[in-house]
Amino acid sequence: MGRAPCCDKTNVKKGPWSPEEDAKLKSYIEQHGTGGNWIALPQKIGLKRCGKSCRLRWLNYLRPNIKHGGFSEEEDNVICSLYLNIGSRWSIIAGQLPGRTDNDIKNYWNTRLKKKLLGRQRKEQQAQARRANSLKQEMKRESCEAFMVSGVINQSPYWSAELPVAVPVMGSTQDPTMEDQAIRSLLIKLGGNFPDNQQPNTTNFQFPIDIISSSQDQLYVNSLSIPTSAAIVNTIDSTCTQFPNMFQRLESFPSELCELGYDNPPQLDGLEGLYEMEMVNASTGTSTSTSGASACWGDINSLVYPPLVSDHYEGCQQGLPQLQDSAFENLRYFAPPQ
DNA sequence: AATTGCCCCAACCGCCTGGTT
DNA sequence: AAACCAGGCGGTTGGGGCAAT
Repeated sequence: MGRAPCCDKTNVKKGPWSPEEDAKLKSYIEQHGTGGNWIALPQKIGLKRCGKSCRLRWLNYLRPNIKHGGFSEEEDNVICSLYLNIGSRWSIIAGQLPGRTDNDIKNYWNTRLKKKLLGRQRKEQQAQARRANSLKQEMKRESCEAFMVSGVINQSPYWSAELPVAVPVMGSTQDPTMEDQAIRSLLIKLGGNFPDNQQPNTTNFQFPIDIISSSQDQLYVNSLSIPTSAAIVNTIDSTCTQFPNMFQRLESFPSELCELGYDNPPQLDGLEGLYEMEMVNASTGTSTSTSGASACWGDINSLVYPPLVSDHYEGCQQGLPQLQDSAFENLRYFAPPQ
């Protein structure tokens, strides 16, 4: 049995709304509210429209304080950040941008932002390819020299933050500094952890991320800080053992990211790391539980900077439970057992 | 000036979820 | 427990506008 239609399809008007229809709908809702029943609304007003259509028109266009167009750089960053963390959950993303509708953000992403990022990504890739090329040549030269001198080819992997990092084999090198480099690189590729007590300045939050400094305990990657290998290497190692699929997950990014040039899994570039940002939390067990009711996702502000959230914005509040579910679904490969 | 192709966005469609009966 | 229903959501599309030729 198919679903009953929400309205009489043969007797409803479709297509663009006329100013008269807008006025009718707006004045009715302003005076009486929606009455909690969109389906019945058009009949009450005398509009030959589907209830869903009325709802959409109100939410996307007639509702007060709606902003159209003119997305700021900060809004771009918020959208990118959230998209990479939670995917195309437009209503939740819209919840972080008061005055913006999910439809607007969706359109903006599909028509402009994606292309903007794609352009930026191409530039980055070209620059990276150039760097990698010159390093490769340098390595070749050095290897030859070393071979000439010692007669032995150095078998140790060459880790460098400058180079894209393939999935590292933990403990494959005896050199702690090299291993440290590898872990650092991996973590950068995997994304970082927003510390609770350190709300970064969003205006510095850019894509792709860049290392700006490091200390013994933390790497600072723009606004992200990441635990260093000394603190985390054992956890990652055991996680790799327990969850062999962990890194495979990196190959199943949304198709959007593939389009953006992230379809070469070993050569991760930062954006996809942000997408998996909470994975690091999961693997370290710092803030994630597998129950789905974690504080980790309880505050969406931890995923996005600056905190543009309006406390009054209902969409945000409504979206959180679903966000949590979705987030934990995405993290199912990574979450360590309780 | 006319045509073509592309871009953008409003609106629709269909599925999913959660509440109610 | 199952069926029904409305609300909500994300993907997709059609058409208007605009730039290029």
